[in-house]
Amino acid sequence: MRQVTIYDIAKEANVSVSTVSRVLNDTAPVKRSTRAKIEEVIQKHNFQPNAMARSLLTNETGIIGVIVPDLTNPFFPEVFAGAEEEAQQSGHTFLLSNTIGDYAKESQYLSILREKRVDGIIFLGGRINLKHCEEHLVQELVQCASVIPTVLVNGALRKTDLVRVVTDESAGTALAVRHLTLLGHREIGFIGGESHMTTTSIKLRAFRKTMKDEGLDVREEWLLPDSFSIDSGKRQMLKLLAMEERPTAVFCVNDYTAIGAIKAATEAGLSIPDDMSIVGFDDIPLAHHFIPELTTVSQQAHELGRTAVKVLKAMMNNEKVKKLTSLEPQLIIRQSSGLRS
Amino acid sequence: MRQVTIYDIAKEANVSVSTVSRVLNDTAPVKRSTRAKIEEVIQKHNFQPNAMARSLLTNETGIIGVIVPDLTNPFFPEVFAGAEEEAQQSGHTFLLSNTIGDYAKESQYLSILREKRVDGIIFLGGRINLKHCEEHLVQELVQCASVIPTVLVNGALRKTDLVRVVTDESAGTALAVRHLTLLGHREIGFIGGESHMTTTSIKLRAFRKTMKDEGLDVREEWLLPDSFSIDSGKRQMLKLLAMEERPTAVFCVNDYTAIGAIKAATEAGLSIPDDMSIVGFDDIPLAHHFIPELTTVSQQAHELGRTAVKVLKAMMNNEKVKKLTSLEPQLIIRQSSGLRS
DNA sequence: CTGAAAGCGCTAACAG
DNA sequence: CTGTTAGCGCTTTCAG
Repeated sequence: MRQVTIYDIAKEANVSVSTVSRVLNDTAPVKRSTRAKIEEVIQKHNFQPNAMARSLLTNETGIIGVIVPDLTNPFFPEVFAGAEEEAQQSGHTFLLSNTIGDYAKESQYLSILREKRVDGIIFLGGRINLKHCEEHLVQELVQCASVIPTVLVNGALRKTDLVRVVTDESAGTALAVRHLTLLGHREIGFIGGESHMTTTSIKLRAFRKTMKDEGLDVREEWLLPDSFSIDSGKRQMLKLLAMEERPTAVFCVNDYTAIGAIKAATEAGLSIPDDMSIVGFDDIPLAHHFIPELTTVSQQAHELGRTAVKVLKAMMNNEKVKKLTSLEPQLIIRQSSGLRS
Repeated sequence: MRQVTIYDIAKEANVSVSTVSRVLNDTAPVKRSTRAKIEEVIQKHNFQPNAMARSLLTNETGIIGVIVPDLTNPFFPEVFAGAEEEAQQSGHTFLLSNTIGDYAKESQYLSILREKRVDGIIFLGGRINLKHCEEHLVQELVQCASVIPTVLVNGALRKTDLVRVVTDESAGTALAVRHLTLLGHREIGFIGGESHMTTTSIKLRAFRKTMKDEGLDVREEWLLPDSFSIDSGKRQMLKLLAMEERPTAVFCVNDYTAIGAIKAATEAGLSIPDDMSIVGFDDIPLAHHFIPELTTVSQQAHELGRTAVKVLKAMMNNEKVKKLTSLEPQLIIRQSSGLRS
């Protein structure tokens, strides 16, 4: 059944469509009685103007496209919630897609976003976390960003100057490592993260640097990247436990791997933090509900989302924005780290 | 800067817009050479047809609106992922919003979805989980569903016959309780859930019935609804622990409350499951990573999402669909439940 | 204050 | 095979 249009309303109210449009958008004065009549008819038919027809004229859709790698990782819903909060005021809505690290899917979705003429794009994960991103993937995104305001969250694209909003993962790592050394740890391992991704290499570099600054040696065999899953945390902890010598503390690239590491260690009969200190990264909601509660570095996911939208809105208004907005991470000390025994 | 349109392409390729449209949609034969020329120009300008203009004609947007209460609860991302999987084939995309139990926000969002002429709506949580939903909220959704194919997931609206896809929570509860009785438990408590929500009352009713069927008494003081958060699980477990007599096993309305309950019990010095068995509901990804791993009832969130979209697509094609599709929950036995000591 | 008319970018008959 | 043309539902001058 055909939906009712502004013409139907106009006819029934005995006015022209322009007048209806005027009361709809409150864009010019309309006589009290006329307006009342029109509003009545609108009410009666429960008329909702067709946003697409309008967008065709205004070139605004009120939609922000969001690309996330995996909503199933609690970090992302948190970012999304922050973004939503900020977008609420301006009435923007989100077109969302999980890309699960599938670059083809990213491309496909990017293309959909362009077709739909979204007002802006927020890009997380995937190609913007790659140490070496293929040129055509780079170009595609650059192309896209030249037409639609785009902000990259916690990532970057080499040799481009796309607008970014990030948390300083380097500083966060330093915070975590220094926390451990302060507790007396001198043998510290590193678990998780895919080595071809920047999140991992940034943390690894910061890890090395901080260790050096603290006058500690980095043991290469204790550097165990893998992936970002709970299972990878388990796997690498098991590897660690099987070694002759093992560290007294471990820094994990995210909370999931930290949880996996704790799990494996606990199952192996260790007590955390008495036998080993473990610190994570992200501060997902669960971190403070896990047993033991996780010492971790907060990325301020919520704030990250808010900020991304804030910056995006500025871009949509053609305001000048900083190429890089950096949020300070925070160390959250809980139960999974303790004095070196 | 103005985006390039089909006219620009037509002019540059020395053809009419209809021909361009034809190659765009492959809707009629076009001479090889002409097609080649047009495709070249399209490539050159990186032209993407404006989806809104098209939608205006076709009355299809390729968008499905999704209303969820809270993506931060891992159950929902899982449903969403399932939905996405199913939607991928048909090229549908999701407009997503968290409503965090705010009915006004639901209304506002519903209205946006209508304006945007989404092809379908998937509604989770909020008003459709209310035992007593205000009439105007009911009507609003019914109204909406009469214009846009809509499916309610894990919920219902009294006195209406909106299409629903649910997991049989009643059966799931019975599964869990019977599992406990099989382990020898005779004193069983019930924790969590807001009592004005149907998810809670359905489970509570099934709990009572199963207990009765098993010939066991329900102790009213051990029935402790509250909310769905980890904290509420903690809170109610604490209450339970403070009692003179306490149950040997507890059924929790979801995994979050179960985790909270375990946490509180563990901190109070109990060992789970040796001192008390605890079973959850949902089987969130974390359930099998928690320590101890959670015995729970799987709602098959992923499948739920898939099915919802499948049904929705059928509706969009004007096929006849069942008013109610019910998925069977599954008992997942892990470590948090054990023989009565 | 109100109406007529043009046009946003595209598709789909209808003619050639 | 290809071009012309009439809308889709709305906003926005431009005249009254």
